[in-house]
Amino acid sequence: MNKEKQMKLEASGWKIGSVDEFLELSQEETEFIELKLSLSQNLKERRQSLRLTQKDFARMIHSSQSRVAKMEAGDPAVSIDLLVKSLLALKTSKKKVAGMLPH
Amino acid sequence: MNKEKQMKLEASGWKIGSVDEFLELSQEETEFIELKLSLSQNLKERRQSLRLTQKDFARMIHSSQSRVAKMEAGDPAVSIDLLVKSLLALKTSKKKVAGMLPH
DNA sequence: TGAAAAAATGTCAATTTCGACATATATTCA
DNA sequence: TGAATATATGTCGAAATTGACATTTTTTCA
Repeated sequence: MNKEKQMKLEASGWKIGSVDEFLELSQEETEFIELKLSLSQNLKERRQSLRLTQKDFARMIHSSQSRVAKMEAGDPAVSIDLLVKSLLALKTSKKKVAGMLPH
Repeated sequence: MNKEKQMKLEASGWKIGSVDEFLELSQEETEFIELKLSLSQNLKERRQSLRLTQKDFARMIHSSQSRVAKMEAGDPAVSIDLLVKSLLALKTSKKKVAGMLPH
């Protein structure tokens, strides 16, 4: 794990007070966070490529603009379930989604 | 979607009162459920192949035997987050556990 | 067989995640 | 530029998910 990745995670709100604390993240915790960020980024790219605003997309999935923003920001208080449901709503293929999950 | 798959979903507790109701599941809802069942089955296979009891595995992931049973049963009230965390936990410690086993 | 171990099922209070709303900040473009 | 549009951030009560526990059912195997 390099410095860049660390900054990225910290910037997304994952409670990381210091480098020491950060280094205490177990491998599976790190993998879990990275998986969520991967889903977040994929979602944002897909929504943007479809020229949808967060507001319009929120309507599509019966949610709110603020929650979409949090999804795309990789907010820790957003579940994988919601991210996956959102990706499926954008007709992301099952195969693609599966590829983002652990094998 | 064939009859067999339908029975499988119904047996797992997904609220499906009638065929009509079942057929109203949107494609993304169906895909979401199937994805979760896939993770469930994968988890059960992995745990069993490692010769772990639900109780022992529950300890590994700081959860309970009953929750593990529900995960593996594809219970709707289990999140993908928990399933993924569990899968990651197994992968991480696979070598260690395997080393404790005969041959 | 039958007793012990494993797994399944039901319930519950605590915690987490939810949509919604208010509002601040950023981006777009005439 | 500046106003309109889009996105980000903080908070809240409601709803969903959690680990734990009790109990029942199933499986294992001597």
